[in-house]
Amino acid sequence: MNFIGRIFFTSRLIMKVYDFLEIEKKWQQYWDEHKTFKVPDETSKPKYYVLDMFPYPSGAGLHVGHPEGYTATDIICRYKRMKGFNVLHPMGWDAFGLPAERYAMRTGTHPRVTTQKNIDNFRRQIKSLGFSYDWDREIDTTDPGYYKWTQWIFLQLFKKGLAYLHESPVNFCPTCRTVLANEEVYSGRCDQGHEVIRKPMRQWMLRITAYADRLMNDLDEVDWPESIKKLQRDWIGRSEGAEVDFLISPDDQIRAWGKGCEVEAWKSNRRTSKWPESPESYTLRIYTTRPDTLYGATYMVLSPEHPLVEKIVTPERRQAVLDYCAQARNKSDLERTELSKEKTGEFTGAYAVNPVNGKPIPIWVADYVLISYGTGAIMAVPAHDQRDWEFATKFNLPIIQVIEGGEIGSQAYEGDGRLINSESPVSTSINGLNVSDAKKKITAWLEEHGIGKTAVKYKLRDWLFSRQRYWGEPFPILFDEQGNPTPVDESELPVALPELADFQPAKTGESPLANAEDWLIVKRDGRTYRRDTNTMPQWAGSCWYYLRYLDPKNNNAAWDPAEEKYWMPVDLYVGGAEHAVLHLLYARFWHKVLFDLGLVSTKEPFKKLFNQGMILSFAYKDSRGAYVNFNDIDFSGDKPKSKTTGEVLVESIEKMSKSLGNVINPDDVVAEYGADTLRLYEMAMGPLQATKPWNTRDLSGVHRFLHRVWRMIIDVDSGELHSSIQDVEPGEDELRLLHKTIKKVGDDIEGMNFNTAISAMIIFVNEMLNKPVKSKSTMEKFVQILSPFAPHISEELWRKLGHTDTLAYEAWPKYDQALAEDASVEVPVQVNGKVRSRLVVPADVDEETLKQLALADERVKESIGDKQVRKVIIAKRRLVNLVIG
RNA sequence: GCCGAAGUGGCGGAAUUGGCAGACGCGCGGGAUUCAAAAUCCCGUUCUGGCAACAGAGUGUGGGUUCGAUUCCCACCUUCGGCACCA
Repeated sequence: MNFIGRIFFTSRLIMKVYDFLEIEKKWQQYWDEHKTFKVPDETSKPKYYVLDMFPYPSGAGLHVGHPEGYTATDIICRYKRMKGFNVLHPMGWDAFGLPAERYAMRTGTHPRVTTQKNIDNFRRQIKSLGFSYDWDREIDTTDPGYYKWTQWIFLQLFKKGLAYLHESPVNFCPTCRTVLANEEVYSGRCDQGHEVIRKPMRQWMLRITAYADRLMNDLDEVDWPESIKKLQRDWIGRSEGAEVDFLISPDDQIRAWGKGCEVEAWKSNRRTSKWPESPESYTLRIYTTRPDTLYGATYMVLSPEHPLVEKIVTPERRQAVLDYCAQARNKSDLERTELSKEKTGEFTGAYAVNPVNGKPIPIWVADYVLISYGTGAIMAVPAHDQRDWEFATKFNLPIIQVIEGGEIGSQAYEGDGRLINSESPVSTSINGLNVSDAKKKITAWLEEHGIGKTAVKYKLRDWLFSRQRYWGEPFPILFDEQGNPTPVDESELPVALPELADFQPAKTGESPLANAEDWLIVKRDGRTYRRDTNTMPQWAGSCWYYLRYLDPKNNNAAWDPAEEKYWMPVDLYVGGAEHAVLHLLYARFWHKVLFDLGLVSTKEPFKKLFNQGMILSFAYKDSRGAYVNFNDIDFSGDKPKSKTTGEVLVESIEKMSKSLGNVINPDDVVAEYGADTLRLYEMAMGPLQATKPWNTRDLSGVHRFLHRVWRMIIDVDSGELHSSIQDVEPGEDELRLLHKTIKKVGDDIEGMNFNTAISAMIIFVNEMLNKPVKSKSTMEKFVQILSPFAPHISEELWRKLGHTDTLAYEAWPKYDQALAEDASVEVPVQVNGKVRSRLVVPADVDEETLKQLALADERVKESIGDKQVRKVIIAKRRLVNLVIG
């Protein structure tokens, strides 16, 4: 270091500039030691429960996306505390999951060890940002003291008949050796990108479909973004239509079952017996949303898995049909999706009789009909359903138009219109009606004759709840020698994960738990049982964690009902939109079950939901299209260049990802700029819900703001309060600015418009910074409103202003509406919509005065010239527009 | 293909019920301070023309409603997110 440099270095030490590293360390320690944010045990104050979606503690550590939502909720919490609320703001870990298990399979390190390490790192990182969590309520889904209660809730589901075993083809990833729910398969691949196949297995299912209606209807009661509600409604996918029975033609019946039933005899029998719960063996039940098109049905389709296929197929078609079904069964989801453009199918040789006109129509089998929806069988109306139209066109099946409109030659017509070709001596006529009336009339006829019934169906399927993994909650279930499930006694909970040395799945395809022999076999009352070797999916722990926070250390119950009554529902839930459907739907489902059991007092768990947007990052590609890591880029010139080749790189905006080399680590940002700057920057970037790019360059803007805040209050030479700050009444300008800022910041926090709140505070500081006299009370109030955003610097300044206690519980400053408005306003005067002059007038000026002032203005007069003023439009305090002509 | 969100300066973004487009920040240009630099401060910064006063254009595109449209209506284009044969 040269002489000059040494002087500079020394002067920096002497100057008391904003030293964020020291300040942040000091206050984080203070909050920790004083347990500043421990929720007080009192119920007299109004409560406010703010929940962050708890993270999966990955090995990669915190991502700048995490603190975005956490900062927003922290601002709200700190604000609400100052507003007199008793605030619950907890944090925890959704810590079961595959990465730790994969790591264990590779290295033999127990997932608990990896998980603990990652949690410690996440906690350190989160704490370094100064969030006001009550750390005494920290939870961890992998803690036996936690998953004991996850298992307990499962037992309640089981006892209520909402959990059942089901053997069916499931989505299986051979690489991960695990089963996936439908919604965990994306275009035929698992989340690791491996191809998923279908495999029959005995699995736990949760009967979420029993709650479909309530999950749909109760969305009306919550304050969620409409787009998220719509996603959930579409996912539940309620549709109204009719089930209709078609008699399989007598010849085909005789072949399949050795007896025949005449159409008219069947119909007459149905008329008296009415609609049966399940159809006779020789009847094909279909579901349709378009019973009005019944006369246009020209063929039937069974899904390849439909049990009737095998029964009705004719000997000459048998080989082809069974081959087709086998092929469909073995197809992975990927193949099914990829081949979806071209329709395939086989004719079974059998016929069904259309109940409304007695005509026989061929029964086909095709994989465009899904076994899991409706009845797994349809009537095909090619004239009015595009999928049926494509199929009929390919296989030369007849197309009968029954609704006027469209161009049936080129595509199906799915719109409304007048019914045609729809009458028959054996039933009723719906000719001439519109679609909706035709539906009503034909459904009434079907119901009267016991042949059909209105029906409601959902896209929502029951929830596949088993995984063949180690690192999850074991099922508290024992199987007897016959394979019947018996619940473990509640007193034996938790069923803890056994210690294992090897985490590879069992050779049978079962989870690694099947290898834990000592654990696996248990004796009860002299009988031998085998434990369930499955574990629960990662969603299980997150389905109820918001309830455990209420009473996290309770060993006798999942939570205390009194705590639940006081705190629930969650007032504000903030997290990423990627959980819009699954997590939120599953948690709502469990919550409703708990509600029915009388264990919670609200129908819905999350009153208000807010989705933060994703933070993207710039990425740089060279001419070959390869991404270049930030570390290898020279940003010093006007264009980014590769450090190695000097080549100018092409910029794009992408998701942050290791492979693109564009990940921002919050630790680096905190070290260079401090937590307060990071918090402020994340909030100043733009609206919370928007997707927006990270730009490290922009950090300096808010960082400089904090430096100015510091210099506004502190004399950097002495480190003490600046001499301009005096114990005096503020002047009018200062008072107006202060009240305006208090109002704006408070309103913006309530509306979650943090970016504009910050901008208002910047304006305040820019205005006040160099004032020779500043009222101490003004400075104190400013520090208070700044504190939710930048709590460390605010606590430090609060102390410098002479206070000895934390400012976290100081009352939020009040504003006077009259002072929050400007005394005079500048009103633009337009002539034919163009601004020609501006008037400075008192804010309460009346319209007539304003009009006269405008007309008297020299520049306005000039613009009007000799033209006539036809109309004067006055928007009070906003504008005057003179229409001339 | 269907559904949803969004298109505003060089960049992130701001704009009450339809009422001054571009707040605030970044970047950039100029200046002060400095032997010099960093930091800091001041001024300017939508585009076009002009020394300037000022004039004209301007919120994805094209229309419409209105005294007045970033805002409301219609059609289209682009980007991002979700779903994907659900009968």
